[in-house]
Amino acid sequence: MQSRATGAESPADTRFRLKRDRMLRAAAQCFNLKGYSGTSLKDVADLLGLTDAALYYYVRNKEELVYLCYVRAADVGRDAMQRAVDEGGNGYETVQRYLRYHIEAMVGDQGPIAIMSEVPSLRPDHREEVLELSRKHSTRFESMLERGIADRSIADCDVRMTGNAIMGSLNWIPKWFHGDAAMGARIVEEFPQILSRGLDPTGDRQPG
Amino acid sequence: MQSRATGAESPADTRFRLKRDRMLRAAAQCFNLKGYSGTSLKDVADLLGLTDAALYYYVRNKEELVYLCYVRAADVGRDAMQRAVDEGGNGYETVQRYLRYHIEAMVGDQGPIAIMSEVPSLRPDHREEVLELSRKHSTRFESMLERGIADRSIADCDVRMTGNAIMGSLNWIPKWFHGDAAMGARIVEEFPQILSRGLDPTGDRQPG
DNA sequence: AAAAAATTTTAATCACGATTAAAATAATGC
DNA sequence: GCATTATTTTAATCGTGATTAAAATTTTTT
Repeated sequence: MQSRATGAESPADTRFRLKRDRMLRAAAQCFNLKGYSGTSLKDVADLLGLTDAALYYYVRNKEELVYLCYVRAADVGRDAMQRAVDEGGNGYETVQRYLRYHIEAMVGDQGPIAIMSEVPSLRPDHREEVLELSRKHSTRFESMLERGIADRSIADCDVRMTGNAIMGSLNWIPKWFHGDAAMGARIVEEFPQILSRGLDPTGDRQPG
Repeated sequence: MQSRATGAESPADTRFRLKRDRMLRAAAQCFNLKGYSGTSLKDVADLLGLTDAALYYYVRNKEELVYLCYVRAADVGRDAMQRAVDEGGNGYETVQRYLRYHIEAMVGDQGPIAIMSEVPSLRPDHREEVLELSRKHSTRFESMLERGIADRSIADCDVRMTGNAIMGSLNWIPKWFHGDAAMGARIVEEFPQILSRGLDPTGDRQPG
């Protein structure tokens, strides 16, 4: 199938999309747990109770599988940020809410999010697209910081470096979090505070 | 050659060790820049003006090359921490100094440090060793935080999560820093502050 | 229930980079 | 300068896991 050209989505298309999404989460889990070179398509297929060849019904090849994992990771981050912005508040509040939403998504039901370790070996066009999404996300985050500095809710700082620092923490989470629910709750509880605490201009902000 | 059994090191041994070290830095650069699956042994060899087969004079195989890169990364972190501890001071000061030393090493003349993306696909014994080194480093860092909490130089916090957050930032640096000297200086300047600012119990610590 | 479409499997092939062995060259020690 | 050892290259082979094509099965539609 894979029609996707008309406006509405057929039930078959829906099933296809859903199953492919399960596939992407399985792939992300494998990549994060076993590393990229350590996961064969058979590993991913096993997790789904399928045969490796069956995956080719959903993706053109392994490169596309990785690419789709990364686009998905970027989408999750973008959605979290959008939600946080939509809900208003000052810069600091928005940043902290974004962090909470993004982390909740990563450790929660959005399933494992793939670490972007292998962007450089994507096909040039895919690579450019993923890099563009990453850049855009970083830039938006830096804007949030700038807004907070302007409205005095965030201490003056090098937004580029601060952004890199916070994003690094975030991006590294899937390296050590592997689905333990109690740990997940702890991360959601602690991380947004930890990451935003250094932004506080007054030094006595309460946990939010 | 590769004798290594007697006490002293022959000049040949020294040359060997030095050249292998250059090889590890070249490999780290490739891995960080092109991803693991994206770098062939030829890529590493090209960077050294050698042929791929020549690398086998220095390492048994690609797996060992990666393993050695990771051991080297761990060594650099351990040394930075040791230096910081040796120089004394309270918990906060020690943490901040460690961060500065580690970052200086990463962006400076210790050349590129490999991101530990492919630990899971190492040989079981190598993997265990590298994981053990990582765990030990994390534990030591958490101890530094605890010491700071005890001596009141660091605000009370979940040391496990805080450690993960800071280490994540650190570990992610090679993902976006690729040797630009000005950027390197900026990282050294900003990161130790950014990462430790949230630890400050008073909220008015001066940049160190 | 038959026909059509969607999904999965079986059974190969294939491609690519890792690896090896032998030969060639370069460096070192006497 | 000669012998020895260290280093690198050339020229293959080799293995593994990705990929493909065709067949089989399952699901949906009518």
